[in-house]
Amino acid sequence: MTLIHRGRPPTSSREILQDAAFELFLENSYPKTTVDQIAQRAGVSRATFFNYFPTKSDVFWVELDEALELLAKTLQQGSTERHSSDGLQQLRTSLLEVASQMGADRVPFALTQGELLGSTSDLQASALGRFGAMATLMTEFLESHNMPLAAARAAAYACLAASVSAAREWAEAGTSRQGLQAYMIAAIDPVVKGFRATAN
Amino acid sequence: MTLIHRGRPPTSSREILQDAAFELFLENSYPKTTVDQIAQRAGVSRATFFNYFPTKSDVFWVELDEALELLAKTLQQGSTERHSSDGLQQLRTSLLEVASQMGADRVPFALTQGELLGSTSDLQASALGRFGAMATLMTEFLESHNMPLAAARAAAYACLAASVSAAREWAEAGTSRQGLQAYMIAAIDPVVKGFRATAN
DNA sequence: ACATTAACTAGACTGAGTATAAGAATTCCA
DNA sequence: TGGAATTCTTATACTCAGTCTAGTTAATGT
Repeated sequence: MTLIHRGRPPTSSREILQDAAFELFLENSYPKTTVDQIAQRAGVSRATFFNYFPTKSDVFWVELDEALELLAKTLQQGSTERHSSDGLQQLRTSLLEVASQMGADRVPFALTQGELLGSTSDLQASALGRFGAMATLMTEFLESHNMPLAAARAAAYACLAASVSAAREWAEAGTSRQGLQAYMIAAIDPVVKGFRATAN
Repeated sequence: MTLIHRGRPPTSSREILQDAAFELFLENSYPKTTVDQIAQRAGVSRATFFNYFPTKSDVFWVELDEALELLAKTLQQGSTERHSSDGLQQLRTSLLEVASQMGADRVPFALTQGELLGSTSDLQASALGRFGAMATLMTEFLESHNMPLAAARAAAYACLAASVSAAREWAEAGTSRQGLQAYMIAAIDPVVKGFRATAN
C-alpha cells in the first residue's frame, strides 16, 4: 500500500495539526483560536497548516468528512449489489450503517459545539457546503432509484434534517447515551414512512 | 409617522449603497467587488457602509430578507385569524402568498447568481443563516399547530428545500417565465401530500 | 452661544486566505 | 560521489473583511 518515498519526507502530519487544533479549540473555543496558534503548538509554520488544510474550518469538520466519505462509499456499494429495490429503504440502511460506526463514547468534536454554528460565520459556510454535498449525494441516489427529481430532493432534505436532529440529540444526551443508531432510527423512520405513502 | 430630526440628518442611504453594490456585482461579480469600491461609488466612506450593513453579504440578500419578513408576518397573521386548522395547509398558503408578490419580471438579484453559492464562502455562511431562520420559523409554526417536533422539523426542511428548488427553476426559466407561484405549487404540493399521509 | 444627538470619517488593527520564491531533506541515477 | 528531480517546509508580503476608537460635522432645541 505504502509507496516508496520521493523527495523530502513529511516532518509534520495532519494528525499533529488536528490534535493541536482540538486542544486549542477546547481551551479557548474555535473562534478565539488562530491559525498561528495551531501551527505554533504543532511546531510548524503557518504556511504548513495551509498545506494540510485549505481553511481553518476544515480541521473542525474532519470527523464529519470521514463519515460523509463512508456514506458515499456505502451508498455506492449498496447500489451495485441489490439494484432497483426501494431507494428510500436502501438510503435508510446506509445511513444507519454509517451511524453504527459511532459508538456511545467517541462523540465527534463538532457535535459538541452546536452553539457555534449559530454564531460563527466561517463554520456556517463550511457546514452548508458539507450539508449541500450530502443532500446532492442523497438526491442523486434516490433519483437513480427511479424517484422523480422533485420528490427525491424533498425526501433527501427531509432525511438530512432528520439525521442532523438525531446527531444533535445524541450529542446532547450526555452520560446515559446509547449508540447513534437508536436516535437515527427514531428520526428517520417517520420520514421514510411519509414519503413511501406518496410514492404509490 | 416621520419623527422630527435629532442630530445630523443622513446624507447617504441604504438605497444608494444597494444600487452601487448591485451595479458593481453585475460589472465585476460579487467576489471581485470590494467594500471599498461599493463605498467609493456610493460617494461615502468605507465606515459608512458598515453603518448600514453589518457585512458585505447582507447587501446581497436584501430582497430575500424582505421576503422572509413578509413570510413571518403572514404566518403570524394566519395564526391568529383561523387557528387550529391544518398547519401544513396554512404554511402552504402563506408561502404561496409571499410568492405571489414576485411577478414574472422582477427576479431578485441573488437568484440570478446561483453558481456563486457553490463557490463563495461568505455567501454560503449568510445563506445558511437565512435558511436556518426560515426553517426554525416554519418548524415553530408547525409545532404550534399540534405537529410533533420531529415531524415538524422534517416537514419544514422538506418545504424549505422545495421552495428553494422552485425559486431556482423560476429564475432559470428565462423569458417564458410565469409567476413564481406556479413553480411553488408544483414543488410544494407533493411534500404536503406526503406529510399529510403521515399525520394520521 | 451652547449642549445634545446622530451621521459620518480617518486610521489603525486583527486575522484568514493567497502567492511567490527560496531553502531543506530525501531518492534516483550517472 | 555528485548532481538532478521531487516534495515538504518556511519566510515574507500582500489583499480584503470586519472591529474599534477617537474625532468631525451638521442638524435641533434651549
